[in-house]
Amino acid sequence: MHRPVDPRPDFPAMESAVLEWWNEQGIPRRALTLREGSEPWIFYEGPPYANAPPGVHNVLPRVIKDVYTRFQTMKGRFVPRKAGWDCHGLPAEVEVEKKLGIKHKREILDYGIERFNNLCRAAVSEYITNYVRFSDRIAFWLDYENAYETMSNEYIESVWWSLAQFHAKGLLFEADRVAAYCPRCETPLSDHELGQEDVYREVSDPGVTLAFPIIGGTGALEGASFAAWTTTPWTLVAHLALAVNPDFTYIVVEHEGRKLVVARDRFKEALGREDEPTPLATFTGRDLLGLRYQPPFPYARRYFDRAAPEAIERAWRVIAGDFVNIEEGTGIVHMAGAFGADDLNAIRAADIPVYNPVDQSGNFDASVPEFEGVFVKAADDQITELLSLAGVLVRSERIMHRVAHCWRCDTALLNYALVAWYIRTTEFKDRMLEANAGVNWIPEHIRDGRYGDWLRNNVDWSLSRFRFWGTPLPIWRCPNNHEKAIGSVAELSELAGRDLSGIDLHRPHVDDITFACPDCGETSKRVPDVIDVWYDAGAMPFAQWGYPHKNVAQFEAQFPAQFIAEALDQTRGWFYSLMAESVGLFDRNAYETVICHGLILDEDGKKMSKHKAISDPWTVFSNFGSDALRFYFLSAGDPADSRRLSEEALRQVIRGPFLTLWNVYRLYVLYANIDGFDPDTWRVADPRMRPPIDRWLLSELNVLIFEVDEALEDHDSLTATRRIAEFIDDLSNWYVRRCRERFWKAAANDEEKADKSNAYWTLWTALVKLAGLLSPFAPFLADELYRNLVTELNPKALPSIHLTDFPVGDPEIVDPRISAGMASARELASLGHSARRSAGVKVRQALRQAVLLVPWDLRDAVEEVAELLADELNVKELAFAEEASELVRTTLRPNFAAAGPAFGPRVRELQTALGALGTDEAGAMATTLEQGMEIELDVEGGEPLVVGPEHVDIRREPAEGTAFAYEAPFGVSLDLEITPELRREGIAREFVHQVQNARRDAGLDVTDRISLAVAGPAQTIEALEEHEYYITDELLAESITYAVGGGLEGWTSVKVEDADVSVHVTKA
RNA sequence: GGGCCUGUAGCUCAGGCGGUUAGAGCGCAGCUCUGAUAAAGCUGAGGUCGGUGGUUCGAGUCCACCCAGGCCCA
Repeated sequence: MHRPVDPRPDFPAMESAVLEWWNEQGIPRRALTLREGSEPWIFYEGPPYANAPPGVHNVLPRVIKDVYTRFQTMKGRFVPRKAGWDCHGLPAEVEVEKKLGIKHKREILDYGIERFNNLCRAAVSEYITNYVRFSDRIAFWLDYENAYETMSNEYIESVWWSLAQFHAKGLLFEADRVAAYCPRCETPLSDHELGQEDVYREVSDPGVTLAFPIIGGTGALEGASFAAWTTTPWTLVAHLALAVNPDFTYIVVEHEGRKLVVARDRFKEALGREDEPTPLATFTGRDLLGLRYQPPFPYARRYFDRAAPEAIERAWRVIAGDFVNIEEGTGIVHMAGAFGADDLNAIRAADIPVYNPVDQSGNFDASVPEFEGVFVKAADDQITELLSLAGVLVRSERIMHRVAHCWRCDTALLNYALVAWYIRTTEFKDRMLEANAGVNWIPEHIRDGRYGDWLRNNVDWSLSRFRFWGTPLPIWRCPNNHEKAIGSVAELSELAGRDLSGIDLHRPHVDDITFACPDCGETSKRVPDVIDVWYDAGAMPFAQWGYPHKNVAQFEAQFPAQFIAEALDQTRGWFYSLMAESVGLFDRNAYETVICHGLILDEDGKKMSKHKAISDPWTVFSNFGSDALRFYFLSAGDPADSRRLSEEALRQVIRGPFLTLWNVYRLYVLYANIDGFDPDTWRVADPRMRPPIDRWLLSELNVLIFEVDEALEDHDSLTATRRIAEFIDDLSNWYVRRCRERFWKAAANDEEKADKSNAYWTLWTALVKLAGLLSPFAPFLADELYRNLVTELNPKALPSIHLTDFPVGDPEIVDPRISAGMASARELASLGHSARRSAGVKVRQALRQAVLLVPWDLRDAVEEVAELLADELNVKELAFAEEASELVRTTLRPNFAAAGPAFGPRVRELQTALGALGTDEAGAMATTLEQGMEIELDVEGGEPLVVGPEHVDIRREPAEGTAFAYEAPFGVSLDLEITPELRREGIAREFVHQVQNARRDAGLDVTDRISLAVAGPAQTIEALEEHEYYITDELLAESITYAVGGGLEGWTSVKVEDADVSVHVTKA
């Protein structure tokens, strides 16, 4: 016996029960190891950043990963699925800072790095626990017990190995470069950190234009000044040079009592002038190179006097810069070497030393006494005022522009020259581009579009962070600058002369380790930096195994991944770090196929906000269940598109495919239990010998299996889910609707019993296979079906659908003829209903005949299902019409797809000539063409056109006022004559319908037998007596008594056609 | 400012290679049917396929430009 099925399912409760059972039975673990030893299909889990409770947007990537890993497992492949967690980094630090009420780095030092890092570790561990529970609830099956954690010693040691490799190749180096720098976190940020969301924000800044008086100018330049513009007045403190574009044209003009040099094309905008310039002189940028001028502040000069007197001759001159553009400013750009990438390059090229008067917190240092200790941005206004007092301020305004902010603490970033460690990714950029060309990006345009662009603009990876909770940079250095990159704990132990195994590889423990430099014997100390967390994540292909210190075989067997999937925003994140590291280390990319999916929006198409109820996954799980969410995400369109999530969307998944399937499932269980159907013991006909409706369903089922399989191999969940939903609809609204009777009617003889067995077998097969197809998408629902339909009856069967093979289609059972026949029959049934409606004859009234108009090539196929169609339309017989010409109007039109190429511009003439034909003429031509012959068509003022059947569309429309319905290429005409026999049959059928209602109102069970008494007019009673067998059979009546006239007290009155009839129903 | 993506019915979305009546589901209205169903069937309303121009016998589809939204980069 199957468990009875609740007519009003509570999906969330069902899922909880299934989940509990899975965990009791250890099903996920069994599923993970089931295929060990089979052909592998390699998947990498991109480690989620464990620093916040997961939101509903975290469901999508996990569901996408899960559907394909499940599918491939069910297809028999071994899919290793090691979970992983990204643990290090600023977000964890920021959270702990908040907890401790700390705002600055030095407070962390005061608090103690060890205690601080312990708190980071504890916070991360808690989030991991939370994340596992969440993943469980959405049935994302990974091996969580053996998850890799980027903070584990084993992982760190592996990362160290990789960095030592880069160092050995000369690709890990220290450089003085300008980087985006967060003065609050006191650390530089990498390019991909700048690629995070909301980093660039509109802010208001000063826009200041200054005069730089020329020294020793002659001619027009005598007494003139260069005009330059900046949005960062504080950088003028460190001013070193002016840059011009050698190819631009510069002019000397009078402006508000000054002689200024500006680029000709910037005259109006830069100086706010409306008039045309009247140049006193014109130069090219090249002419201006080397000219000297007066800098606005003395600080750099003082610094050079002390530190680099030889450079004074070269500073404060005009230098060349290709980067000078005509988009903004004056065409002359102020250069402070320490605060801009272009500046630094240009200053270096001019052999001028860099002067940086700003400390790591973004405050001016002692070399600028007037501003010592002042935060640079806070000094902007004062500096502008000083310049105004000095008489060199030309213009001062406020401008809005976009400025990068720290993705964690929202502080506006500074461009800042500092010594940092880089990986020279530009060295193998071409190899990355080659690798990228071989990646199967889904969607495809990412490859050459967004990701390709990013790669082509690759810059060296800024790797070091001046922070605490991260993988320590494994570089030790002695006072003589001998560097040693450490690749393992063993190597470090060896150098340090003591066994360090078991030491925590985080700061501060590693900071304390020193050793004598192998080159010079001086003490080597670790460079204090930690590394970018993105490097940790990108190292997972090897570091998850602790490679190469252990598990060498595992790494080699599972590299590269065939499949990864993450959100679109990872183009600059994990997709890049994976590629950069694996190409840099192994000269090979780490992944073959990537699904790059879109973002989750709320119902208004806005970014999902945490305030929306639906953004909390647990609320969604308890209201709708996770299967509905999974199915929605996988069926809501192209994975690359962003998708809107709303309660309504989830409700539709429930109401549509889920509930429809559930109702079929319930019907099956209800009647299978009544009849004691058991697929293991009941005999059944070969599928090809069953009735047409069964053969049709099994054919459609096998087509579905092929289509879903192919779609999933192709990473196309949209097609797969859509086809499944269509099949469920067909199953419920055609198969079950047409077959209801077969299930509930008592089988009176062997033939009926055999038919019943066929029906149960067919429906059972469809439900079980459907559960298999559904299992990657809706794992809970699928297992609920499977367990009740299979394991309840057969305890020896595999306990869960997730341990079974994916359904395999049987091409022998696919029958295109019956598919076509049934599709036609459904069209014809629809037309028949339409014709009945237009004639006002209800379906319960049997009719003598329906005449069908069916294309030649479909006629045999329709005949095969004719019985079923006659029953659906409630007609005694079906006939096929050759040409219902008196009932239809025929028109001919060009079939443009064929006629266009054949006639070219003359299709217009064809169209006109065909349109001019009368109905009879068109009908005759249509007949000729349908027999495969050509016709010759006269055309006004031209050669006649020779027209073949393929050039013309024949269209027929029903004439008004007949019981005829037509929709190309099908038609149905009904014989409306109701003979006395048909009328009596209609009465019997109507009577049955009315008594069914009475039965139901009396609260009888569908299997209860009844005794029936009926009283009514003689004509009605006569009709009922004639159809007594039909009536007792339909109503499960054991006896029936008739009386002409009125009924007794307490009987039920019903209307049958126009007659008043009384009935009395009692349980037999 | 540049790149990529998106724009089709009230809503969610389908619409290889260009083919003339642009579809589905949901929702809405009317009718019908109901012995599994929160159903189902029939009929209907609802579209300048974001806009303009071009190529073509023919454009939702190809080209150019523009508009709006999203993402990314300067």
